Amino acid sequence: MQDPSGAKKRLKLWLSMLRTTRNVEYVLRDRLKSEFDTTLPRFDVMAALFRSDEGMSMTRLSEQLVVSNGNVTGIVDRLEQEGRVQRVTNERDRRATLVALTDLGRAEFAKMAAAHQRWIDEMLTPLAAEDTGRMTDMFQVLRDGMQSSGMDRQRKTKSKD
Amino acid sequence: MQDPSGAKKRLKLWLSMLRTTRNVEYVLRDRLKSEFDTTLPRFDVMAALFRSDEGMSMTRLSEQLVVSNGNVTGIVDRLEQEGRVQRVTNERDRRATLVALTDLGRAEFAKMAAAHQRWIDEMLTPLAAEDTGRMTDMFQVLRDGMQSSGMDRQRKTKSKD
DNA sequence: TGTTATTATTTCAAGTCAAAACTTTTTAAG
DNA sequence: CTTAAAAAGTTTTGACTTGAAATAATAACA
Repeated sequence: MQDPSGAKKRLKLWLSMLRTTRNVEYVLRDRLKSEFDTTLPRFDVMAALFRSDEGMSMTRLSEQLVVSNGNVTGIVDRLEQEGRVQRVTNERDRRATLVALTDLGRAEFAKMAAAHQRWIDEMLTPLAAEDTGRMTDMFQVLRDGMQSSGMDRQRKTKSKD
Repeated sequence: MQDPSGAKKRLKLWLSMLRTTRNVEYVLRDRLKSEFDTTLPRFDVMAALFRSDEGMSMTRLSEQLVVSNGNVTGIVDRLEQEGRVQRVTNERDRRATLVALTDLGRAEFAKMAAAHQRWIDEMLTPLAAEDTGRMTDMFQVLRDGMQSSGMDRQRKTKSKD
């Protein structure tokens, strides 16, 4: 028998996974741009802010999105220019900035999120209902495996050892 | 019952898929950098060239990798500087350039590909053997669905209708 | 009370990516 | 033959990304 360990099947799976994910991402980017004149990173930032009523600090934002702090600065800069978010300096700790959605940003995001859900729904519908849950579980298995090997990247919160 | 159409489950699946894919990509980028001083896009270009003995034109390269032609220019520029690929102008059609791996590039890529296979293997091993194939099939279902809705992005080759 | 360390954020350099404008070359029409 | 259209690449512009260095403010402590 060939490929006894299944190595080739795993490579094939990865290429398939990468291609599919990129394809979905491409559609999302494309529609966010054409329908809302925004981008996926900006959408992600707004989504995080939408979930928190009071807004978030830059650091917490970068932790939650698992991107560098310098990265968040640029994205928030643009959102601020567009009037969708607002920076407020914390007067108790003048190092910190609180970022929050403006009323405009909140209203716009509600529409974006609804559309985003529709798009995802449209793209993932071909999958049988039971496969949807099964696949989610498989991803969890993979992430657990990577985490236990220390190969994951979301361990910004310094462990206490 | 809540979520009768399964919309929430599909959103959850997408977020899980995105997170997992990014995590794998992160590991690959990280190791390509630390062990071979290269990047994923450069690896992808070398992989495409490795499969074709004669080399490829810039346009065919950008079609195959599904990235913009301007993008390929920059990546090939860097690979050329590193001495891993070579540009040869086609004398019959002086617009066209043929890009091919150098001997050095070919030798190096062989090592990179072996390591790449090991890394993938390592990360995807937690998945049961039958799930590996099953998941690959599910991705195929998704891509087929997207393609039939015209939502795929790899239709650069103008259809003849 | 003065360091010294830590924390929060921004800035910068290098690279990745897409889209659009542009150059050069080739092909097609008339 | 001359002009128009198409094709192959490159350049440019703008956005995103990381990691490192720079700023600034706060906390810790001897």
